[in-house]
Amino acid sequence: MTDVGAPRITIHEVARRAGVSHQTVSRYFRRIESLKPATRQKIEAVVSELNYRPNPVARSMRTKRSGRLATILPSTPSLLHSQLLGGAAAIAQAEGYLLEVVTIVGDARTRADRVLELAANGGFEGILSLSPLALDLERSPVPIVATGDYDDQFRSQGELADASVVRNIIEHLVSLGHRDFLHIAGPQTFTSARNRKLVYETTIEELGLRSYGVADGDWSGQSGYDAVQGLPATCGVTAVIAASDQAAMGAIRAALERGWRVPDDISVFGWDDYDMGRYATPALSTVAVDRDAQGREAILKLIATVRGEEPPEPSHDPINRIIIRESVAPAPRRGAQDTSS
Amino acid sequence: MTDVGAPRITIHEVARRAGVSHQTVSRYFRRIESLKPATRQKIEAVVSELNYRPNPVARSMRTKRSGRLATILPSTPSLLHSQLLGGAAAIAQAEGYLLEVVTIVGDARTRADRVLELAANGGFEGILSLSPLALDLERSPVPIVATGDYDDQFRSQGELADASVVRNIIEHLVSLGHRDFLHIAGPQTFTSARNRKLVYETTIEELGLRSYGVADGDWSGQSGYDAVQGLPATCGVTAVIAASDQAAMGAIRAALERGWRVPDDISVFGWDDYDMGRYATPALSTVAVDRDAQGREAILKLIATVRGEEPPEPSHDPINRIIIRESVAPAPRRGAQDTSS
DNA sequence: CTGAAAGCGCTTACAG
DNA sequence: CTGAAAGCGCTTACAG
Repeated sequence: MTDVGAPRITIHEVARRAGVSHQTVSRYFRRIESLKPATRQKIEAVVSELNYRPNPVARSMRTKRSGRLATILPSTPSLLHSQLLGGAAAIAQAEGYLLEVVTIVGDARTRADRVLELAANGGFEGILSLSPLALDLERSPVPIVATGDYDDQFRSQGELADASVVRNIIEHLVSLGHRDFLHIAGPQTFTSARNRKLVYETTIEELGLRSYGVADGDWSGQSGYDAVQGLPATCGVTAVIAASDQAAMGAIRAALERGWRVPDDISVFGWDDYDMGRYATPALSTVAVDRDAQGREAILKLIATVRGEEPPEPSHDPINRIIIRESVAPAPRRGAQDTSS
Repeated sequence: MTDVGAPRITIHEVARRAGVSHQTVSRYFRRIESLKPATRQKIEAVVSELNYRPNPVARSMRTKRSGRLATILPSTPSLLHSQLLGGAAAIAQAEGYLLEVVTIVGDARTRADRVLELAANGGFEGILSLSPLALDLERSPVPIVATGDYDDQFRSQGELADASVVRNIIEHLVSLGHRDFLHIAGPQTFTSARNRKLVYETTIEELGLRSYGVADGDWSGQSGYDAVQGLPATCGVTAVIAASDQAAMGAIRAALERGWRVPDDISVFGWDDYDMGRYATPALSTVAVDRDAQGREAILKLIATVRGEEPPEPSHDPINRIIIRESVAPAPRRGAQDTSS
């Protein structure tokens, strides 16, 4: 089982058996059209008999192309990262690249240094970061694409951090009579979290609504719980928009413990459409995000850049879909009264 | 930014500038002790000035060691896989290996073929599979370690599929007066799921308890929901042990919809300690699993095999920890009456 | 359309 | 302790 040293078949051996030169075998594997059918067949027979495949290391040595891309994973990956990775890995494979996973620990500065080190000496043709990166990408010798990145250079990657659906959520809640809102934000190192907060604040202002404010959160249930626990009893908030399903669950828990009924007294929205939210009581209203598609688009963009091609037009299929469940209902009369004051 | 063709510094250039031969520079990087301090310093100065690192492709070409391990990820990865991967990637990195992620789609047969193909020609020194594999590992030219594997060859990897805690859960429930159980199993392609079911059935029998049976599940909330929806009203079950938190949430949902109070009428256990379960109402009793440690142990085993060393003794730290929350309570009198009959 | 030569950037014996 | 030679398995011009 560990007989790694089994004599490797070389291109010369294949060439010898097929009665051609080793360059011709090389052409066969590079799918060069000009091969004579007869030659091609002879090679094909030997290749399938020996189950020979060219050594990718030797090829990469010669071509200076490694065919390898790196994915930077945070040290404590979440479901989100799995799903992004699943989409990205499938595309990478289909496009003939191998995706290598690298976890990076340490503070933002250390992580940035390590990524640059990888970019310079890792033998990768490109890097896809699934976590925020505090890095001037111009300094990298190979292309880097980051999702949820630290600074704003990827804000144009609208589909990766699309927060416009926050406005739709607020509008829906307004149609149910809500006027007093609270946002439980995600960590502001994530573009997606920053964008949701931004859209929340903008929409509140544009529609002339009241916001009790934005609670700092970190996606976790605890942060949602703390945010609602910390609300003054008289704040009048009737609708909470959390940046994650976990935070929403925490918020609901805190509300119930304070004797506030959900959704009768207060409506709560989550984000991510985790399986458990659908079966919770009350069932969680949320935003379904096509992470797989996000991962695919991110890696397609990276591969295009690596190849020096124009990045593909991002798909205009909606990546976010609002799902209304039991945790959302018309605003209570109290809320309506506040509005009339 | 895409200037990949920047002239690469070679070992010869470093050697020239340091006034030594390129072999000596090679020795420097292979940390060969015998270098004279003066020589070492000269090299060090040039290396840090040029920020030179040996080309790993060339090294691997020569040594026939790629330093690369593959991880097989299912096409729809879950949080579990993220966490396993996080643990595995950290260790791989620390041990000097790169972990490459490969997703494999198709039926069990296709996947097995593809893994063998990777093992033979992927240039990997070993393979870690995070999903079941229907494969005779003896046929692989490089070591393969699989978690949750298809057949029984990894049952000895107790720590990866440790189900003994199922017995502890049942004993706890018995101490609360429960006698009538239901198990909502995970997909039986997973060793972990099969083991939990096995321990469940064995314990029920050994302790002389009653089991309404084992419901087939697939980890999902829906499968838990269906299992409890399908229970006859008179089945007498007072305790449900689900193979996942999602299934447990589904089970609770179904129970509530049938007018059964949780935990007053029926107690429910989940598995995985998802963040959301802690904030659900009732808060979910569950099993916290150290997936990170599982990932670490799996990759350590793989690396040891690759190196031809003895696999490390699996840690005896408990990987599973039972967490009792609101979804579990003493059996209702009905249950107690049944017992006395 | 196919073959002989050179070389990618290292490491591994082998001398000295 | 350090240097000259050979070679890992391919691909890339260059001939023919």
